Amino acid sequence: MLHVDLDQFVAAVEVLRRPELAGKPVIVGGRGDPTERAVVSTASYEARAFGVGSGMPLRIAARKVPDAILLPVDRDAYDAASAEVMEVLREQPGAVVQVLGWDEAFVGVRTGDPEAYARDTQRAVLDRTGLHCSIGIGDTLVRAKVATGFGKPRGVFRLTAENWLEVMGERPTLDLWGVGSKIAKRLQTLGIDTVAQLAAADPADLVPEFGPKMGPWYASLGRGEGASEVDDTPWVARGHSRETTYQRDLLEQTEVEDAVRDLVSGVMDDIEAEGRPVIELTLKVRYVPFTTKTFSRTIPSTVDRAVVQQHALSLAAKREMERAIRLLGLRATMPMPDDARRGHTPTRGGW
DNA sequence: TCTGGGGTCCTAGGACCC
DNA sequence: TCTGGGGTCCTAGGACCC
Repeated sequence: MLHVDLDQFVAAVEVLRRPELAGKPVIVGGRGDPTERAVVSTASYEARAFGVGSGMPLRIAARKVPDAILLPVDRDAYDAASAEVMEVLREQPGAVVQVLGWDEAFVGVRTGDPEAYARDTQRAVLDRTGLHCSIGIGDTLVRAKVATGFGKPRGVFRLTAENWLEVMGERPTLDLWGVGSKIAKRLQTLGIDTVAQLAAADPADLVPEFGPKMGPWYASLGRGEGASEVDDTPWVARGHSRETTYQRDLLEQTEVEDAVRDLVSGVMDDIEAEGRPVIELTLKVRYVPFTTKTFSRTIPSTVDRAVVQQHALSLAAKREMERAIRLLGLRATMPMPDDARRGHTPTRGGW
């Protein structure tokens, strides 16, 4: 199968509609205002050369690249560009497409020459959308996904059982898809630093540290194993949420209540569009200094905004009243239809 | 006046029930 | 003055991904 990943997607879409930005350090994030609390969504390769990356506070990014062109996030534009790309992928001969996000998808296909197929796909995407992509080829989803990183930018790379350990073996476990900094550290305490060491680990030995599901999962990640079928079942959201970082910290009770009402109204817009009820609410509170707490409750199934608002306000009443609030988030969970289940890898992410 | 916003899944402990 | 065993639900927290 193939894993297709658009190169610097968000920045590339911006350059497409403003060609004069080509070759310049473009940084997209927040409202494009470096004096606000916001972070970088995507930086062009030219900006990355200055050490700017996604997730970095916009203020710091602007300081690192004085000549940067700062642009606001334009979700609608990226949605449209993404839909176009996915359409091209689905039109490729024999392709089964599993969308992972705005700028990523797995493509399942049977072909004797995957490299040629990948090059054809890259060309088709470029011709139709003006966007460049990198493609990983693999015999499992994990290997294809990891392979893409070696193909960037605009390249193709293949990872299979054959060369997995040769290519990945000496790399840190952090390079694996699904291992972040916390898990990498915990693995180190077990004497596991590299992918080869993780691959050699007995899954049972990881159970005490990571639990019955995740322990064996990490062991198989080390070997690059896991699901090998691309699943194009339409994605069904489990929930919807809204989150706001306030430009000024909230202290007053009335400010907090107004903010919660705003979050409810945003979340309920999505819920109503979905046509499924809310069965659980989670309120996230980020205090100053930086600590985050969540409060959740299951509620009787409802689509009534007023009822949801009541529950949300009462969750908010559980916060520490004397502390200033930097961020509030509200998540509404919906019941899942039985046929929407998709049992494959426990890797988290929008699919 | 560092630290977005939208998602998913796993784990663990207590409550509660039989 | 002893305290099983299994199951589900609820809540909180943690981790990861794009």
